[in-house]
Amino acid sequence: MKILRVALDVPLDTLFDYSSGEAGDVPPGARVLVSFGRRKMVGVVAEITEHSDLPPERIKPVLRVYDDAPLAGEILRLLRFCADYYHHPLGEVVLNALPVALRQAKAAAPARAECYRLTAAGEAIGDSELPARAAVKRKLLQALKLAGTLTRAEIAALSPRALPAVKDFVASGWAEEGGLTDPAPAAVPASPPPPLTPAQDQAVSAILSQPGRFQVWLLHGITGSGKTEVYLRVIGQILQNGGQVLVLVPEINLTPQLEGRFRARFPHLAQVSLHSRLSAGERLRNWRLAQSGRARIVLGTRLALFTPLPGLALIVVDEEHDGSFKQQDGLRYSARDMAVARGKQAGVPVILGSATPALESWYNARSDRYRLLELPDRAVAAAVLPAIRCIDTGRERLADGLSEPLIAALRACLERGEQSLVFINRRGFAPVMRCGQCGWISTCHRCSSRLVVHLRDRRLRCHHCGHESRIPPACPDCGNADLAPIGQGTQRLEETLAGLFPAARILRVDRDSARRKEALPAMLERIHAAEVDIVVGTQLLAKGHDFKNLTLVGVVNADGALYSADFRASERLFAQLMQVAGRAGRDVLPGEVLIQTQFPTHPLFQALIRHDYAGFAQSLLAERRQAGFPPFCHQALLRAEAGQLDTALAFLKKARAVAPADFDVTLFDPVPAQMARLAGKERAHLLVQAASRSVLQAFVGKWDQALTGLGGNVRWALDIDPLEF
DNA sequence: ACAAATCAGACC
DNA sequence: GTCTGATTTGTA
Repeated sequence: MKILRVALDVPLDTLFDYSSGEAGDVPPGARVLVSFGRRKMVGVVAEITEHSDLPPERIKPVLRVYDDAPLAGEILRLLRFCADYYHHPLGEVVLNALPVALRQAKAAAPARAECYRLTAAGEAIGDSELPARAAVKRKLLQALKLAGTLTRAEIAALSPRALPAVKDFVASGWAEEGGLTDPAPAAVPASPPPPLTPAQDQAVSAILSQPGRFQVWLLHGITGSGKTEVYLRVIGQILQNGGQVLVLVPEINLTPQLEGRFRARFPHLAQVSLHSRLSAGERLRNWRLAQSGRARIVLGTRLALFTPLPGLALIVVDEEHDGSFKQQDGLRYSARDMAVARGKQAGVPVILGSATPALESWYNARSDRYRLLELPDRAVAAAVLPAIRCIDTGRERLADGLSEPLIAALRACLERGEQSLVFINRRGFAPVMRCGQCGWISTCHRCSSRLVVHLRDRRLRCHHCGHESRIPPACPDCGNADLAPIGQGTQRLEETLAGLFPAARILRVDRDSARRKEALPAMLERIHAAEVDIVVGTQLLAKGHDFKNLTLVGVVNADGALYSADFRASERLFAQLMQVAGRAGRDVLPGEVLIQTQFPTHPLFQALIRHDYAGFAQSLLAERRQAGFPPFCHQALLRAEAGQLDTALAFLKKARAVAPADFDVTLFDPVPAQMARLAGKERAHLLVQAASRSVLQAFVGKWDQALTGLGGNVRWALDIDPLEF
């Protein structure tokens, strides 16, 4: 009898031993149902051994083994690495990697037939052998004869009665069921690839010069330089020899667009996407297609990183600098970093693409751990980089947040019949409500944040915890009725612009409008179709969309991040502004970018005006080196959350006291989090730094052990390579 | 004296 | 995390 060491979704850093019982041979990676305490749980066999340290009477047999496809050793190895690196219980890591449908203690899922084809008996049936009134059956028979195999969806599309009919066919032996079908290849011919620029060509040949080997390529291409075309060429070449490609994007919003481009180029290759907005069924289906090797291109958000891919030949991480690749709760992993780890384990190339690489990645490329590939020019030959200018809001008078030069530029753009985008990173009407008498401002009682004014539905909203209340008729502190919204938000900007340009068609694109009115794709379509003159938008719009007729970008207020306590704030601001600026003049029309700021001489804006990422990155790196911040050190953050701030801080003090000595690490003092209060919980944290990653790992490993059980009523978690403080 | 609240430890 | 049984605390 074998001992199965099973990973379970419990916050305990251990595997649990079960005997294989009557199950016989159980492969590693198999899903099993076990009794755990008084509950039944689904687990995954992580190891198989001969002996257990436990007395035999304590070892229960597994209740059942699901005979669906076990997780391959390759993916188990990655999950183990991930659990070790982030000091997170292996069971949680493993079970979280499974689609929800496979986490549940239900019968193995793929009982459902996915497709149908005629048997020899079915082929022999003539049309006339069916009763004349059985129109649906006749139609179905004909369709099956014609197509050979039909999927459930295709059959359902024939007629609502067609699915029961096909089951009748199966019962009479005329048709047989099949499993998963390959995703239908598109009927359209592949779109011809555009010619490559010399830089693109160089990048493609460099990557293809060593295809079957681990190497991280940092593809630094300015916006509009055609990074996607480089991915497409490399993917096309690599997939010629079979295999699978994993493409990660930071946001769900970016999947449809990329999906479309991939399908157009590779209509003959099966492609699936994986992200959290899929239904449980779709997610399972796509995951299985990936796991079986049938899906050749797997496109998804960070969760797609853990998809088993037997033929993995290349990993692409697009917009690799994007913070969304880091999960901010539970297993706080970076999908980008784990993609590199996965590439290394699998021995395949990894392409990290960005116009503004994360400083960590840039540093790795500079120090030859990664190979740098530059795309310095725009791909459309006639397209030139947009001219970026700052408008000094210390000198210019602002009318409702807009300066005269920006208004003039918008007017000129309108007159030329071109589109403009006004970018502001604050949705809602105004960032805060203020009492003119006593200075009261609307704050969230559950968070240390301000309630944002949403004038349209007369509500105050917390953008952090979702708390909502009505706009009070008078100041809650002094009773004064003179309450005024202070500052600019997308809604207010939209109103101001409508007042200034009554004839212009204005569209607001932010999380509020994208949720309520129409889906984001529909709004993007309207912009593409030139049904919009002025777009008011948040960062939702900043990423990855090409608008051919868009020539002016205005940035209303970018100063918030300039002198922030967060040492990564300026890196993020630069990336964001570069991103937005890149929306202008993607095609033959030249673009112009106007940034309203109080600090026009700030080095960040100066670098931006020169489109000088490399220069800015170098100065940031110098600052970071000076301050001893990442990438010149490695960090771990112990996060604590409790009802009272003092409780959290007291726990962190204790944690500091039990920290193992003899490690070359720096422990800082416990401090309240930047957003100290969130959703009614008080949060604090303790930062640890080390010059060496392995020293930090060893330290945190020991510390983690010392901390178990120390929490009491404090919830705590370790965050390795934290991005947010 | 009993019940509720809190705590520690197992869970294989 | 959930569950258990033991211990402490609260109340009549």
